Amino acid sequence: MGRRKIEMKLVRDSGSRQVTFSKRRNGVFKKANELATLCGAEIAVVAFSPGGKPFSYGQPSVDTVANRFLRRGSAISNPNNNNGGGSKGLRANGGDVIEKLNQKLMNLVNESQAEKKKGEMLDERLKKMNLTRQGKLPLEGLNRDQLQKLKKSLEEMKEEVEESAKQLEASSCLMLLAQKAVTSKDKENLNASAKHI
Amino acid sequence: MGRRKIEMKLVRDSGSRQVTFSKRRNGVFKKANELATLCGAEIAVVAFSPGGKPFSYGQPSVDTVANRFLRRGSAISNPNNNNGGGSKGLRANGGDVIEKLNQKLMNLVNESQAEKKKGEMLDERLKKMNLTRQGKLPLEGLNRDQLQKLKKSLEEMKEEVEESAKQLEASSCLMLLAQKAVTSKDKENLNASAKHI
DNA sequence: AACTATTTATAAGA
DNA sequence: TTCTTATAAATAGTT
Repeated sequence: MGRRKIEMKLVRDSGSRQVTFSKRRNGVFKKANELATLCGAEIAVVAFSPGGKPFSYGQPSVDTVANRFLRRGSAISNPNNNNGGGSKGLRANGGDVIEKLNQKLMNLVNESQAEKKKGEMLDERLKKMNLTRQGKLPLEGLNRDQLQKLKKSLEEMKEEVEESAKQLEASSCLMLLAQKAVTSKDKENLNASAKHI
Repeated sequence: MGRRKIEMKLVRDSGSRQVTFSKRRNGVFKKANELATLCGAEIAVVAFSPGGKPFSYGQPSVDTVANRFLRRGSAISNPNNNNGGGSKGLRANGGDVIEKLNQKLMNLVNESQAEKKKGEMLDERLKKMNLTRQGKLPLEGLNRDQLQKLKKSLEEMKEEVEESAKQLEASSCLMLLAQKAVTSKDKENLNASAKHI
């Protein structure tokens, strides 16, 4: 952007890099502020400069965004559960350390218990999983590890499908060429559909 | 910006507000990514949509940045903008209470470990469901149309998995951010247990 | 989701 | 660091 377009890679010169960081840090903070203002969203940004100094922006504050999780954290792991959006009037006071810890502990306990229940119900949900399924996947009961494995698995399966599609395309093309009797429009259609596989 | 300049205040229409949030959230995340790429900086962004759903971006990860930020200090007494360098150490007191909390934590850690084992057993079950499978998929009998549908299905599933993973990440990030103002030993314990949940 | 007229961000220079 | 300005990028309104 600006006078010249620049390559999106590490800026070589250390001085320029620091300048770029300063300018763009302000840009990110401004964008974050606009997002919060326009949408009534809560947002926190934390960045470390190349020199290792921390900078942060938070609306209403980094601390408040964190506290929101303490109070309503269960709504996060259960997206279905979230009632009205953008609730304001959160207590924005960082004073009572012990109180915070206790709230956090209660939350951990709740999460842990929820996890147990989810585990018990997972069997039923697994049964709903099909390759050609309807509706949403029953992902609510899975932890980070499981999600990661599932994602990897899906990527592998997709690759296999793509490979299969390529081979299919190759055979079709060869067949068509051998027949020497295809309109150009048909070819285009074949190419178009093959690309989507 | 764009077709018209808009007033920098809450967007009235709830639908437009959600659209604006989506667009600008992507904008902020992109800017954050560019800042990290160009400057070798570490950055984390966490935002709640008007609907209350968490979204996050982190380089190298939200957790990494949050931990680094927390180790260096607290922004509790700096409501909005916390400019570089400052490190304020808040201290928890009342050793008796801390001791009790620590015991609770140990219980939680044990519980979490049990849950983790359970999770590993669930992984086994997932394997049996062929979601984390070995060997090839039986694609030989499928035609182009079937392959296309299968691929679309896989892409949808992958997106759902990714979304779920993002929300999980946002959750743990906020948990970590919430740990300000706790002694470092407590922090370590909390981190350990939070990771398992 | 895609388009495009405008506004905004910003790279380079001072 | 701050200002300027030519240009790149983001996005509001529209479809």
